[in-house]
Amino acid sequence: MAKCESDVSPRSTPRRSYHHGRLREALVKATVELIEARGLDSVSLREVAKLAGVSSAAPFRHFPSRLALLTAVAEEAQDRLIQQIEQSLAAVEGQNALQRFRAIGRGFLLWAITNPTHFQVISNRHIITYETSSLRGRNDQIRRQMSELMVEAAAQNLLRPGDVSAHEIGARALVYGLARMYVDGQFPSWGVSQPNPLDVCNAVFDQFIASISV
Amino acid sequence: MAKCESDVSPRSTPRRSYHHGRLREALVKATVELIEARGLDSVSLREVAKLAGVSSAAPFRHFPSRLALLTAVAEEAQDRLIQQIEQSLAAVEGQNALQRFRAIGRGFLLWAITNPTHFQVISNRHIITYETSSLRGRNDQIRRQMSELMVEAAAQNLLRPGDVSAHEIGARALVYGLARMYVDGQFPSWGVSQPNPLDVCNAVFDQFIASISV
DNA sequence: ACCTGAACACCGTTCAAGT
DNA sequence: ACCTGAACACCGTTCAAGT
Repeated sequence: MAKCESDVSPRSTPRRSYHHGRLREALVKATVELIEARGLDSVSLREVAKLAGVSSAAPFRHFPSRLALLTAVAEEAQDRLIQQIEQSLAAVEGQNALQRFRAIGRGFLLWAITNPTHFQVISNRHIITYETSSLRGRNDQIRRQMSELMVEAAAQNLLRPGDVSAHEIGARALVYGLARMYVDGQFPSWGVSQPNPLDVCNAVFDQFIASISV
Repeated sequence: MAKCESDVSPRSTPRRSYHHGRLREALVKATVELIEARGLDSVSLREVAKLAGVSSAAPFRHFPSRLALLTAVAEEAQDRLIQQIEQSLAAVEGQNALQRFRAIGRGFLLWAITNPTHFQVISNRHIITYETSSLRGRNDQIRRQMSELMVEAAAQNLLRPGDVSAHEIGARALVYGLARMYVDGQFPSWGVSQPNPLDVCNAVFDQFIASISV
C-alpha cells in the first residue's frame, strides 16, 4: 500500500522531558490534522503517535483503542456543535417556535461546513463508539429540543397541515443530507457553482422552512 | 484486534478443479456477504479470498486493488438503482413531471432500504474510485433526468413559487439523508417505531413533495 | 491463463522493561 | 505515573514459482 507524501511532519522540537505533559490533547489534535491532510482512512494510531512525537504504544496510556481516540474527536465535534446551536438560538431569542427550529438547522449547517473533519468523524458511527459514550445522550437532547419546538410551532398554527413528525424528520434529513453532500464533495457535480456552499445550504433549508410554514 | 465470530464460512465443497471459473463474480458476492455479516470496516481481501475458497493473492488476478473490488460492488449497486428507478418511472408513465420526479425519489428510497449494503458501499466515496469508473457518468445521468423533470414541472406551474434548483437539491438531500439515517441506524433513536421504515421514508418524502407543489 | 506461497511493509494492540 | 521496544496476529500488495 503506497503512502502518499504530505505536509504533516512530526514535532520538530523534540520533547525536553520524558513525560509529554498534555499527550491526550496532543493526540486528538494530531488526529484531526492527519484527517485534514490525508483523509479519514489513512489515520493510523502509529502515525498519530509519530506526529505527537511519542512511540506507537504511548497512545494506549490515554485511549484504550483506536475507536476511543476517534470517539474523543467526536466528542470535541459535539461540543462545537452544541456551542454553535446555542449561539444560533441566542440570536433568535424571543422569536416564534418555527424561527427557533430554523435556527437549530442553520446552526447545524454552519457547524458542519466550518468543521467538515469533525462532522465526518461524528457522523461515521462505524469508527466511534456512539452508544456507550456521552454522544448519544447529548444528541438525544438536541433531538428533544427540536421535537418540542415543532410541537409548539404546530400548536401556534405556524405550520401547514400535515404530519408534524414528518415535518421534523424531513427537516433533519434535509439538513443532514446537505451537510453530507458537501463533505462528500457532491456539490460540484450538482452544478452548485455558487462561491459559498453555506449560502446554498441555507437557501435550500430556508425554502424548505418556508414551504412547510403557512 | 479481536475478530468476532460469525456465520460466514468458506466454501464447504472444495473446488474440484484448480481453476475457479467464475472467481470474479464469486469475490463480489463474498464481499457483499462479508459486509452484511460483519460490517464494512471488517472487510479484508484476505477474508474475502478465504470465503471464496482461494488464496489471498488470487483476487489480484481480477482486481488491481481492494478499491477496485469495492468499486465492482458499487457498480452492482448502481445497476440495481437504475433498474429500480426505471421500474418506478414505468409505473407512472404518462403522469405529470412532478409525479415522475417523485417516482425517482421513491425508487431511490426503495432501493436503498432493500439494498442497505450496496447503498453503504456506493455512498462511501472513500472506499471506491468514483471518478474514474462508470459510476460518475451514470449518476450524472440520473441527476440530469431529475433536473429536466423539475424544470418541466416548473414550466407547467406544478410548483409553488421559489427557486427551482433549491427544490431539486432539497429533494435530493432529503431522500439521501433519509436513506443514510436508516442505514446508520438512526431511526430507532428518532422515535420512528413504525414497523416498516420504508413507509416512514415514503411518508416524509411525499409530504415534502406535497409542500412544494401548488 | 490462472492460482499459490512466501515475502514486504504496514497496521492495532499487548506487555515486560525502562525512567 | 508515564513512556519505550519488541512482539503478536493481522492487513494490502507483489512476485517467483507452480499447474
